[in-house]
Amino acid sequence: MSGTGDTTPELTKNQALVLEALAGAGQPLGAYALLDALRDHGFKAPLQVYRALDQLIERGLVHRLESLNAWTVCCDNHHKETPVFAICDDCGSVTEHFDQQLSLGITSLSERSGFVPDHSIIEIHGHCGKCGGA
Amino acid sequence: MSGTGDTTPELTKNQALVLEALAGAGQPLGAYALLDALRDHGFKAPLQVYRALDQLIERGLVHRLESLNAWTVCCDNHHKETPVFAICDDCGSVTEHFDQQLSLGITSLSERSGFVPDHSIIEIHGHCGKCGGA
DNA sequence: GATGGTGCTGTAATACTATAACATAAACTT
DNA sequence: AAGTTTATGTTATAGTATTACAGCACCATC
Repeated sequence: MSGTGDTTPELTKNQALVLEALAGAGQPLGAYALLDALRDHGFKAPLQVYRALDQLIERGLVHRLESLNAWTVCCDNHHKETPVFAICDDCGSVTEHFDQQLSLGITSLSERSGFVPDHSIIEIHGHCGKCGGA
Repeated sequence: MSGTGDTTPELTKNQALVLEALAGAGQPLGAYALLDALRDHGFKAPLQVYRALDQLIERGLVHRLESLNAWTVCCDNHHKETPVFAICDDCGSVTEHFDQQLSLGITSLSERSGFVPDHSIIEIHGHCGKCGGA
């Protein structure tokens, strides 16, 4: 197995379960929603979820949506670039984007103000195409 | 009173107290920190704080920092523009900025993806000039 | 093959953050 | 004065996240 310079070990059982549950949901889930979804698989305490999420985030497989207290799978092959989320306040759908103008904006603003950025949060609330401008 | 086309009524007592406490702190405060700070003024329950914060946010006098679960006074005369926060993960200092490139980036990305933005959250975590690149 | 280190897991308890529900009071309208 | 709206007070509860401690598995090395 591996052998191609793969530096990422397998996911642990709990991490795999959480990732799978998130991917299957098709929308962001809160920690306690994940816990409920995984009770059948033996999950009993919030900490099991939080610990798995911590690892998954560290690997870039999962993102946290700060304004929703929820988590979602990374849409793509774990960029290091800053993800941008468009969150529909009507239907709850969330889409992930990567945008060079925004990434450059972060870099530029940081440089100008003598700040060293580590990671950034960009979340746009509004209405998706389906839900219209209402 | 007023008479200059002023559409904003006075702040209520609780709103004024919360705003004053936030302004005096010089850094973002959580709701329960505000509650503690205002016990001398008769505050007894979290709801008193949350209600005041809701109104202050609606007027643009206060912003919520989603990634800190904290609130801070708006640095300037209540822009309608999206505020950008630089948050030092070392010393906890937070600075507020307004950046046209980032604002345009939000607009542009939204248009391209058929999304109608309402309000956006931009929070940059990292290290401030004082705390260095460490 | 025993010893100790590291990391994942389980469990219980607790801390932190935010809202619901209901009652009271003040301010303004008619 | 009666009705409406808005702010307030208070209690209870819901929702989110972490601390603390114990057990177990894996792997290294002696």
